[in-house]
Amino acid sequence: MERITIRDIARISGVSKSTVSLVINNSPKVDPETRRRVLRVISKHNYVPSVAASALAKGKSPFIGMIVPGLTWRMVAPMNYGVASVVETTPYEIILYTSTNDHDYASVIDRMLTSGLSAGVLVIAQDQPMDPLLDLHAQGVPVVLINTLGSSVDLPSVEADSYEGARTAIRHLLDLGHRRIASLQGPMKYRCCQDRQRGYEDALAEAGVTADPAFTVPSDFDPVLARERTRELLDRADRPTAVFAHNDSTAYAVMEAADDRGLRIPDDLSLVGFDDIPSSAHVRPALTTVAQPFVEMGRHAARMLLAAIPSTERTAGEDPPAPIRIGLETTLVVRASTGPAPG
Amino acid sequence: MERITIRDIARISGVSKSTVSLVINNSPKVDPETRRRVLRVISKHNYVPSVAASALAKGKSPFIGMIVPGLTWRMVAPMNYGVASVVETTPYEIILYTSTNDHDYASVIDRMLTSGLSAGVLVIAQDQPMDPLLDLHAQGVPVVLINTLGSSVDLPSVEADSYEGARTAIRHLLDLGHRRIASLQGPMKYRCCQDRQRGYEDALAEAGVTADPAFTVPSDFDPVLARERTRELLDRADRPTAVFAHNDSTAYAVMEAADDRGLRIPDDLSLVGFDDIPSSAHVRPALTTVAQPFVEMGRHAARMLLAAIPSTERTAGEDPPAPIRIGLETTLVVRASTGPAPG
DNA sequence: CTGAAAGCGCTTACAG
DNA sequence: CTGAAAGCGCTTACAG
Repeated sequence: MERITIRDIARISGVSKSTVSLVINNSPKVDPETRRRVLRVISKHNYVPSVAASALAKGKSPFIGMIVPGLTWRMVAPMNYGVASVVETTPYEIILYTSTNDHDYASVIDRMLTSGLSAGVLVIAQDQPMDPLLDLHAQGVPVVLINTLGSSVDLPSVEADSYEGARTAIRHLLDLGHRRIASLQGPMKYRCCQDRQRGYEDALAEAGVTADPAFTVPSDFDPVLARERTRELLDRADRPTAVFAHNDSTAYAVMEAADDRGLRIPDDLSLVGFDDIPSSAHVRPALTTVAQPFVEMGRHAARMLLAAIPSTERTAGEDPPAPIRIGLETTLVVRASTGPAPG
Repeated sequence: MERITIRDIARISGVSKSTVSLVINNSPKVDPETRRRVLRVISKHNYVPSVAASALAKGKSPFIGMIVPGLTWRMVAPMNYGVASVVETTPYEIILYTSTNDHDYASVIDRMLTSGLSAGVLVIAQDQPMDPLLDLHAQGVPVVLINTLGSSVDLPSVEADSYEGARTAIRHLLDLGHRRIASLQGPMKYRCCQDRQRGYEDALAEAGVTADPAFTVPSDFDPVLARERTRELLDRADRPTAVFAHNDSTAYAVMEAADDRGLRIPDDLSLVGFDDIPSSAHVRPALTTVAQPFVEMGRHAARMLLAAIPSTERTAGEDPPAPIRIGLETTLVVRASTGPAPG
């Protein structure tokens, strides 16, 4: 069966290719009656315009590139879900670029540029270099970051409000009577971790609690290191009664460390994480944590990107959105890992 | 900056567009010297052929469609990783079709057909209807399923060897002295669950243990139901000393049910799951489970699909691979949820 | 409101 | 081994 083309539709409906094209592209200057007739023929014959041909003729592609980190990141599923839910309402399709660890991140960008296919790019941030993205952006390709890690980049981005999230988490702990609260940090080069730390400090200060510097423990998101650091922390004579871990996986490490030291959660030690990755509802005890609105982050980012892609539908005068950084609201999910301060 | 085209390259290197095209497509009939010269110009000017134009001219697209279930599925990250790692060695790109729950699955397929973009389709199976895929396949679009759930479909597919996996799991339990072993089933309409059940039964039979029919407990992959069913099971006077859950999330539900009944794992009850989703290493106690080779499944599926796409590189005579079902080997990961039978 | 024509950037027989 | 020409299936001024 031969592919049916615009020429066939034109012939069958008794109009020119131009007219069919105008109908396809929703031009208002087609006579309503003609339009209806053409549409009928189109649907009767199940005609679908060739994407390749129209991309070539129009000089632009209906794709948005999405760069996702290879493995590990538990948040990509919900984010992707959010992105997909808005993209599917548009004529765009998503091209997936997975940055596997083997091949360098830059080569993914390269590949993307090479294909020249993406009208815009969504990147789920990992710990990647920002320069290639800035280049892209400079070349006029809209870029939106989801979950920025790097400190400040001049690229539009959407993430969760880490500062407020942390503040809320600490207040929860304070409300439970805790005063000796530790902060198990993530990599402090990440802006989100800086924000979480600030939230921790401010909440404490607001409550008139002086933070013990020894309770701010430097670590990173590596579970092994986190477990080790927590062990040391718990070995102190004046150990904390609660710890705020900068993300959920690190919180799991705290659970293990507590276990190692024979401490029960939440009876001997309260614990709150950050992220609310799916498994946090299933660990025992279930983790109290600050939930990031992953789905909404995906949605928001997709909308921002779409808005930034110059479209025929948009009035030419409109400016592309400024490179803003959006911080979406988090939710504290109270589960079983936090309880009243002991004693 | 204007896009540089094949015509520019031709002009600069002093050859015709045809020749440049032949060089791009690795035709052997270009003089090596000419080839080198053209290649030099290409790289000097950073020329990249327009994908849209070549797709149009060639009449086929360099895309493979990948359909993934919206949320929830913990295995898609590693599978996607596997797929990406092989696709990135080819000229193909991946178009991501996420079947969000809102919009029906069939519409995703429809959208895919509509774009007419995919030279082949990879689908990470959920509980979706197979008919649209069979249609696709019938229309000559290669389709490969990853992780087939449905019973038998006549589509090539790659999955884990559930039968052997289950058998190994049960043998592990038998070796630990367990005789009263329960099987907490998944939806038995799924072929993989049928296989797991067979593996359970056969391992028992081989060891000369008669399976108590009451120990085969029908359930599905819904945690709430699984927890309820397990509670009932544990309330029996002659309760089992071990349970084999047909997947990891259900195993988590067993943990909760055991907790509800004051039973400790593994002291009072041993537990093994199936899948080895990432969180299983983190639940307490860490779950002993049958690991599916997700990354390898993705790799294998991608290779099968690529092989099934008629390419100019393949000799015309070669037959497309038959619709086989591949079962990749699983690995039993022994962690903390299994121990010697009590008593 | 509609049609004829040129063009988007490649590829592919076909000559030579 | 190389080039001229036609064609892939659309879109877009330009006339009318």
